[in-house]
Amino acid sequence: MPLRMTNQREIILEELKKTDQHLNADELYERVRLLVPRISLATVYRNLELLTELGIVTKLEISGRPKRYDFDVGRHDHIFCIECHRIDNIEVKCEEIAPAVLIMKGEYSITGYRLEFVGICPKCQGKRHKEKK
Amino acid sequence: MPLRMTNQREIILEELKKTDQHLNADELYERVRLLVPRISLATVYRNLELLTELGIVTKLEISGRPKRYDFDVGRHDHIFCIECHRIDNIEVKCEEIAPAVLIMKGEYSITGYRLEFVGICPKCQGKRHKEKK
DNA sequence: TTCTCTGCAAATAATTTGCACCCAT
DNA sequence: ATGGGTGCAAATTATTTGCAGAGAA
Repeated sequence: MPLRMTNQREIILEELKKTDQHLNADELYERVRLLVPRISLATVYRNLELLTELGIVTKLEISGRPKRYDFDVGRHDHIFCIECHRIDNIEVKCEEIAPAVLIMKGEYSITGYRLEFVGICPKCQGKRHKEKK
Repeated sequence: MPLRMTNQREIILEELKKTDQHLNADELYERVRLLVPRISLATVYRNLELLTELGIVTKLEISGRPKRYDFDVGRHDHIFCIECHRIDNIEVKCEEIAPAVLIMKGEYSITGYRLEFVGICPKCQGKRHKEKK
């Protein structure tokens, strides 16, 4: 009898849906805690993992940093600001990437790809100017 | 007076150069230990970090897994086998990716990108067949 | 000699897990 | 009532750091 909709699970989903940011487990925990004070971080982790497996949310693994979660499960890629660490969604068409695969050596059968851009977001570009770095 | 070429640093570099695999700190530690038995894992970590900063090796951060290091510092991307976790280098031409950036919303200034393919390597494709999975 | 580097142990950070109780179905 | 879910604490995994001594330059 799988998947019970518990109060904590519902709130976790709601809070993730509510924001346009890509929260990590701890940030989400802090938000959910305001509504369910006795919830534990482990529950947040377990639910995010489960919801990811079920394809209800997307796990976003920016290398070397805590995993982040996205309510948007559609195929899309990300861009990461090296200054403030914010992450935004970007759209990259599959057809744009496909030809690149052809250059690949070996006979891998491709099941997916992850394209991550790194850059400086508009807000941080402004700051840089001001600071005269 | 920067960068002393210590015995441990030299061996670490040599062992990394010697292999075509992308070793993580621990795997490299095990190999180096055969030659420098008293070396500590912390030394391996510190050297890999330093060598990365100096641009002598490349750090490869496949999300959610221990960092791996590559003696090849040239611009290249990777493909990761979801079965056996091996990683191979691939070549993707910048020009193939560039157009994709144009679709990006927002005004980020791009400083780099990471393209990771995920798939099943030739060896594992064979295994899958045999196992009749 | 002078500092960087090292080994060791302890600390951190992110995440996972064991266990007994709880509660959605 | 049943078995999936939870809170809590402890365990794990990957990595970093403080410190005193070692050894390249």
